[in-house]
Amino acid sequence: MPELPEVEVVRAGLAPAVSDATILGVEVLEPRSLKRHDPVAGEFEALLLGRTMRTPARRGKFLWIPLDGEPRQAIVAHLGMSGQILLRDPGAVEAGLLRIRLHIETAAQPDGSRRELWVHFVDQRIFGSMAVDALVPTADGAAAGLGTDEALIPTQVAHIARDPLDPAFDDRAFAAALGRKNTGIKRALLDQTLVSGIGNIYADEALWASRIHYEQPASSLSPAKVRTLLSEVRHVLEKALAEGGTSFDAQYVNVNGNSGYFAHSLNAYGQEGRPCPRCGTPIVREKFMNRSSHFCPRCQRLR
DNA sequence: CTTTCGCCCTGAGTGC
DNA sequence: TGCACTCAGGGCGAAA
Repeated sequence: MPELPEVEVVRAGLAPAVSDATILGVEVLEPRSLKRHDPVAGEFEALLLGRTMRTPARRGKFLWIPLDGEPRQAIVAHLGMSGQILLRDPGAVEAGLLRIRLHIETAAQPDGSRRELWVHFVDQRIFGSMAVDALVPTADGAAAGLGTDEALIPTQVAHIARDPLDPAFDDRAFAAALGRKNTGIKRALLDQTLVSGIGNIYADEALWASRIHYEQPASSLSPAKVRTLLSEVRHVLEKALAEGGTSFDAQYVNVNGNSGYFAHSLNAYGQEGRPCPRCGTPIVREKFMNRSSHFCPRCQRLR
């Protein structure tokens, strides 16, 4: 469930279930899903048993759940290309490729009762991962991401730039950094150390909306064009989020296994051969970084 | 240093 | 049916 809107749908869905919930059990069914867990701090399962979780936070496509206690640590989750986090009733049979299960007891509900739940990390391709990681101060001293007031970020997320929906995102610094980049604008948009949260779908959509060719040199964009681009990036991310994210199939779902609706709103991504909604010219797909770029050859010309 | 490339994986779909 | 091949929303480390 890759890009920012899809990860945010997961974070928001997870929040009411895991905030102040206690971890009763941990089952790792696929050790490769822990490839980003450093066992020097302790085994994944042992570090989590009995711990209480706080409100989940997110920066870009990285999600973490801070844990109570010292030293300050968090469960870090990245969904990779095919990861899902699902909330299930205990005993439920998981249809997908279950890699990790957390057995939790929620905080007291309004009626005073606690509820047991299974949190399933499902991931077909195992590009995603979970880990327990140390929390360290943010470089700029601001809150680390959406969902947290603390200026503490997992070490493995520290090198990731803020995302464009983060109030602490610095538009001018981003524009200046683009000016120093010796690469195409789409590569720059996909570089998570420059700006995070954007992936192949929303890069294509934002470039289409901004009428910019994906290979346009990043440093050639005028300050006004960069402002337009950032505005369109935010617009497409917010619209996708409001629609529950983009899904073409059952692979990209919220914590209840349901799909979002943004696929109906795509103008360029996946639209090869279909008319550009602006000018009617057929959308073109070209190979790019072992993936694809979709664009309108008339509206988005190299200049 | 910066930038690009190949690889980490599984499964669905297509064409022969 | 079977096989070869393509494709998929990401990120990292090695190579250039």
